[in-house]
Amino acid sequence: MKSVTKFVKVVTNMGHRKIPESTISRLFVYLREIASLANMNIRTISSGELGERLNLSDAQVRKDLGYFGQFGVSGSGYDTNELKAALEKILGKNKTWNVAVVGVGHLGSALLTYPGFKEHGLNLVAAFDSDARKIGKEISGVTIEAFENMPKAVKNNKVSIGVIAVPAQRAQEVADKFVSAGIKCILNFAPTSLNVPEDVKVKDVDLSRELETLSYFLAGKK
Amino acid sequence: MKSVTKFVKVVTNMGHRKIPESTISRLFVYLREIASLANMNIRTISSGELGERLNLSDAQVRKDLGYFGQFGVSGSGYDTNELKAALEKILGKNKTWNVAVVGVGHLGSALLTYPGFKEHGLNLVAAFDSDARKIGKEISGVTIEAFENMPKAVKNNKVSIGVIAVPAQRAQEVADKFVSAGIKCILNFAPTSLNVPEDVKVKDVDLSRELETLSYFLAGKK
DNA sequence: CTTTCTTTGTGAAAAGTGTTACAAAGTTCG
DNA sequence: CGAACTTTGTAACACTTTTCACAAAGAAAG
Ligand SMILES: NC(=O)c1ccc[n+]([C@@H]2O[C@H](COP(=O)([O-])OP(=O)(O)OC[C@H]3O[C@@H](n4cnc5c(N)ncnc54)[C@H](O)[C@@H]3O)[C@@H](O)[C@H]2O)c1
Ligand SMILES: NC(=O)c1ccc[n+]([C@@H]2O[C@H](COP(=O)([O-])OP(=O)(O)OC[C@H]3O[C@@H](n4cnc5c(N)ncnc54)[C@H](O)[C@@H]3O)[C@@H](O)[C@H]2O)c1
Repeated sequence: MKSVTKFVKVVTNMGHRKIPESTISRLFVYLREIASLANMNIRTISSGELGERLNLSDAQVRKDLGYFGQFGVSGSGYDTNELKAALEKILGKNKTWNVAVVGVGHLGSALLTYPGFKEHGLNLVAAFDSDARKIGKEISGVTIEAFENMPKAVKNNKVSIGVIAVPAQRAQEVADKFVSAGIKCILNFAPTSLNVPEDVKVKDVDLSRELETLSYFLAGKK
Repeated sequence: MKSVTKFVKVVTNMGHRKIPESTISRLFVYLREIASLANMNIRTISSGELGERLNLSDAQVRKDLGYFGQFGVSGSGYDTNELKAALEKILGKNKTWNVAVVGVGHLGSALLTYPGFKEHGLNLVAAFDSDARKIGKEISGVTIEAFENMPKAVKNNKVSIGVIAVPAQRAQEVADKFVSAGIKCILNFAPTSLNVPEDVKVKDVDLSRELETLSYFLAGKK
């Protein structure tokens, strides 16, 4: 095993260029794949091979990584362990985030019981519902609290991401309370457009719309 | 009430122009909002007001609709009932689609019990699992069948959309079986890249990645 | 009917995102 | 070592999507 000091640029967001959100999203996919490769003791991989595994072009892989530095070696590709470490640094995988869920119905319960989040540094630390029958119950080690307690609990638990899993008519009031509790990131499952201050980032996951959009293209084919 | 015959272009995808997928996705949002407005007896709305409700620009609204025809009236905006009808026609809301779910765990169960899909013309008609203890059980009127039965059941039930809600390591085999059963549209919840023929459309919903991507931007702010 | 105001529909410009293409760097092998 | 290969990093190009901006259409008011 060679022991050579290398001077590879590993700078988080180098020249203050604007990075597409789609790039960030793909970086997480690269990391997942690279971690799996490293785990299988595969030492290097080229952008072409990586892209093939993920259904992306080689150029896309190189361009995405290129936003953050130079991680590859001409002629042989990327060292999986090095790239894994670099991606973990870029994506802040050393940090963990506390997440609160409001609405412990079917979807909220599924999220709370999913063991995969922890592996990604996402800790679901609190859950809230307005249904008195659910309050006090425990799910995956989290005790369901009254919705009214949410702002206090968010502060006590240092929650930085809020998940909305209540019916659409209730979603805006939950969002408002998240905002007033200081939450800056919201994942919203309710099929409705939330109004929040512009420093708050909302990501909508609208499952009906995903299926409907799929069906539209199906209709076009027939 | 005036009774005037109007010659408004209501043609589905007029000049064979390519329509962005994001436009289609937004049209479903417009329809949801317009239906709600029509229901509240609001008769007309301008692109500006509609955009404001949905956090979109007026130009975006007009351009999206413009792909399919001319639905507005200068000076007053869009008639909610007319636009609702037009959008329903464009989006094929007269049709219904049969959907099959493979993997009746936490997420699969949540989907099967969600009453909202039916309102969107999405019928979850079949569910499959490989766990012998689950087979034969009923969820929201759907009896869970053995995974092996899937291709036959897909054909018998005229299923056109498949949902994958199994662990990542099992997702590819489920996708393969969907493909061999003739499915052309797949909604995939497993955090893995599926390989399918190019005439099959896969839509990934990766909840961990959504949360992680949110957290990335959170990290950038601090 | 005319003026004023509102709002549409749509080319043209701008911004954003992905692909192509290739010089430069590094590897492999005789 | 040198020739033949492989692969990176990125500038230039191509394509997609959004925003701008305004003429034209219609509404409203007197
Ligand atoms: N389950 C699905 O497959 C699915 C699919 C598409 C969309 N969605 C959307 O996701 C959201 C959640 O869906 P679900 O199936 O889990 O619903 P659900 O009805 O099973 O659960 C909703 C929960 O929210 C709680 N709640 C209601 N108002 C509240 C409030 N103000 N504060 C706190 N809690 C409140 C209810 O008590 C209930 O426990 C809904 O907006 C739904 O439209 C769900
Ligand atoms: N639940 C969540 O909140 C969540 C969050 C992020 C991602 N996901 C992903 O969604 C998928 C489903 O998650 P879940 O929480 O519902 O998992 P789960 O473990 O609760 O359920 C998975 C189900 O799939 C069944 N199954 C396994 N192999 C099968 C096969 N070959 N054919 C048919 N059925 C099979 C299992 O018997 C089980 O019932 C997973 O890929 C998971 O990574 C879930």
